[in-house]
Amino acid sequence: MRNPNPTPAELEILTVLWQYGPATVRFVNDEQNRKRRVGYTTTLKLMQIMTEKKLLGRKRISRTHEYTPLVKQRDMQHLLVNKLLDSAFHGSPGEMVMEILGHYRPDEQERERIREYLDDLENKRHESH
Amino acid sequence: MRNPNPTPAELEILTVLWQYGPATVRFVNDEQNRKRRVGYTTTLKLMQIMTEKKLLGRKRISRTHEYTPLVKQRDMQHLLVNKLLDSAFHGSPGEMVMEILGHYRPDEQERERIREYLDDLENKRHESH
DNA sequence: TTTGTTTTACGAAAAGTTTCGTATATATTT
DNA sequence: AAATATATACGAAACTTTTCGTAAAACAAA
Repeated sequence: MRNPNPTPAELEILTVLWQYGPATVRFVNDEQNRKRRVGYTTTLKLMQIMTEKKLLGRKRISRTHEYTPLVKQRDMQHLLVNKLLDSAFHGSPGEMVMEILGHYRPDEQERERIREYLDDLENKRHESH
Repeated sequence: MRNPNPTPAELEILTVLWQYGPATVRFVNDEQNRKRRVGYTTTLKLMQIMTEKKLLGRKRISRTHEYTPLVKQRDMQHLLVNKLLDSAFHGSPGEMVMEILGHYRPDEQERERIREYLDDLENKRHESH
């Protein structure tokens, strides 16, 4: 299987790596501990599992390991949105967008950005992405 | 705790109840089995747990039980979107909307619906929802 | 080289979720 | 009433995810 869904704890680790780039277990663990208490070996174990799952790659740097995400943040976001779409929005992107817009009430500037984006979609209609 | 997150299996049950209204375990289980094989007692157990968690209410109807969702679909959708927003989009609704629009490329009709919705947001700005 | 520090490997405990077997209760049919 | 069918209660097995203890390895300092 190509991109096995990350668990919540795994997603947390991926988020750190997407934000800061390749890093050691120590760095990721320190970063996590800014928000909540997590043992070092906990993070280590997760990252080892993620390496088996091909969510992370690693390379030895002197005595330690440097881990890199093997999945793009964009792709993972898409995958997660997809999952939520199926499980909670009958697969209707429109419904989901309205739900978000309805609650978060973007300001005029952001609304304009979205309008432009919608216009762009017309033009880019036949391009691949 | 007011609205404990439903697990995926629980969400599946809620979805049936939101769609068809109050129903028995039998009905929900039959409905689930249109998509995948699930034992009757499995559905029963889940619905009992959900009742404890106050996700469902129930009332005796002759010899059986009728279950009702105690959370609104809208509220749950919001809660789940929120969770995804935090865990995968740095809490930025705009980013998430663009991600969805970018991938699902709504047709002109749907784009128009969204534009109208954006316009409405201007007018409804000071109403509560 | 002995002592202490940091990292990794391994395995398993702890916690959470899903599934179902079995027993019991309640009603229906013969 | 006895047999059959359907529903609920209970508990635990099976599975997944998260957490960490312990030991070994790699290195640095004394």
